[in-house]
Amino acid sequence: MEQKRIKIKKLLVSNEVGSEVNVKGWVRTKRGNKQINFIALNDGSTIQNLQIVVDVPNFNEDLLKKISTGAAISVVGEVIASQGSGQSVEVSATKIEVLGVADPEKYPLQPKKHSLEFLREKAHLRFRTSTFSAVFRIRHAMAFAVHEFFNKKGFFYMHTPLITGSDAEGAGEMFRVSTLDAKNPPLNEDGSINYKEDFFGKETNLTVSGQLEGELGAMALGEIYTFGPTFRAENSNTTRHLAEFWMIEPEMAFYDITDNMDLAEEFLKYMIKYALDNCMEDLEFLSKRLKEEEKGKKADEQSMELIEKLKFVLENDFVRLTYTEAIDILRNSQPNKKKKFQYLIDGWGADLQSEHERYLVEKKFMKPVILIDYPKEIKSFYMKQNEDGKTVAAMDILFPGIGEIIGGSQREEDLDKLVTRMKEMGIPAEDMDWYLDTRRFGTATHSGFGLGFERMMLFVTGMGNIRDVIPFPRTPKNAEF
RNA sequence: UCCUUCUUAGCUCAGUUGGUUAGAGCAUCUGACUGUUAAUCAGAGGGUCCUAGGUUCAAGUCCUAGAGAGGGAGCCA
Repeated sequence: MEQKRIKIKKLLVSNEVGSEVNVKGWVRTKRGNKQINFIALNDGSTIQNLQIVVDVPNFNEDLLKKISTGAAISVVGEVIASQGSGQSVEVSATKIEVLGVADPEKYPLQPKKHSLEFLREKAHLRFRTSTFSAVFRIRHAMAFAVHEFFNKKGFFYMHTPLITGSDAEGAGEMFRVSTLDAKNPPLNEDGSINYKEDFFGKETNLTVSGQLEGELGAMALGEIYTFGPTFRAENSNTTRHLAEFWMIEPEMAFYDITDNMDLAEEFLKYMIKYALDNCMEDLEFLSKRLKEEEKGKKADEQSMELIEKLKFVLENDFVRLTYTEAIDILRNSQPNKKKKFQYLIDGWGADLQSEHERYLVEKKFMKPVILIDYPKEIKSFYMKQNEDGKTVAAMDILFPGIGEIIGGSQREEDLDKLVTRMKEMGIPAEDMDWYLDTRRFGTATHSGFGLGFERMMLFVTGMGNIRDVIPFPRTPKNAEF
């Protein structure tokens, strides 16, 4: 078995008919009779299986018995044109080695359809299914596209800390990082925990955002982006929230809110185009899968075909409107007049509920929507205060089926306005001195946004649950594997 | 965290008004078949009916509590 191994993806695209090859992979199915067996072999390089043809009398019976679904095998054989109609080429085996058996009585993945819920419980093995291998190949491609996009634009990839001593960002509940004895922590005289004795000598948490540190980088390097894990200890049980997720946060000096929107739209389209250009086989598989899943649904509940949907978003400008315009549209909308909304729109100032966002994106405009200029009361302290005194230069990008995929803003660069706003919102400015230095020394217009990587994955793959687009999801009450 | 639905074979599910031996398809195993591709055909094995209480002559089925899962909402990315 000295033949050099070839990956199935390469074998299938190159015309190797007549040559001898070695392939290694995992058995998806085996079928046949006493004379001939067919093995569908997958090595993860592509969604396509390679058909191995086994002339049964030439092989040891015990060896063939070990070749069951899930087993790892190495095959040497000749590439031949297929007599069957399911594939153009196949490999006629001359030598088979079983690298690792998979007891069919115990191996959880059967050669049949499994529910996503079941596979979620077998997350360590679900990579071996067509659906999940497709999703995770696309995940790789999307991560690569992020770096390619920003690198081409001259942005610098910046690593912001995962352990943070600042708890002022206010983006959500945080996970505490501590080496103190949970059963017997050192106490202050008033009974509170004495964090001065903790590892870092202060209270520390896992980061909820790299934005504040990212701003420091942008105010020197010009344009930076972060791409890393983010942690939120919110008790959120939905199809679009994770306790540990990956976020992309670009931060740009000298960008105003319009530049910020332009960049975000270009970025999202770049990723979609990258998927269409590089992941077509996997997308086609996911699209077919999605169609089958929706067969039972009513026509108006069915979503647009996956690839068509991606092309549509790519080819159309996002709708841009202000919060105030959105409120007007919603106030005069049919569901509001007929009191179909659970939360009726009656005035300016309230936060939009997801039913309102869905109406705008999925009913009114039928395409992604960028909402800007939100009331300052419902947004973060660091957002640029507009001249009307009521709104801030915030932007949320809403995607069909996903909701908010990007949240961003132009940042408040005026020290006095920022400090005043922090006081109003009860944020301790003295702990944020390092952040405020950017406004003290050489302050300038700057902007940035955060993209939830898994939400983008949901959109691109058409998967319905965020737990199925990250290898090992972390959610309330679940940290398996 | 709230609302809601669910938990029966390895998987997906059925199980009537509470009634005596809990079913199907797929998967697995055995056999048949010279080219299958969701292979086909025949047969076999396989059950803590989520857990703990309770009601009842009798509970998979009804009640209470708990655990877990799905969907929706809130929080957000």
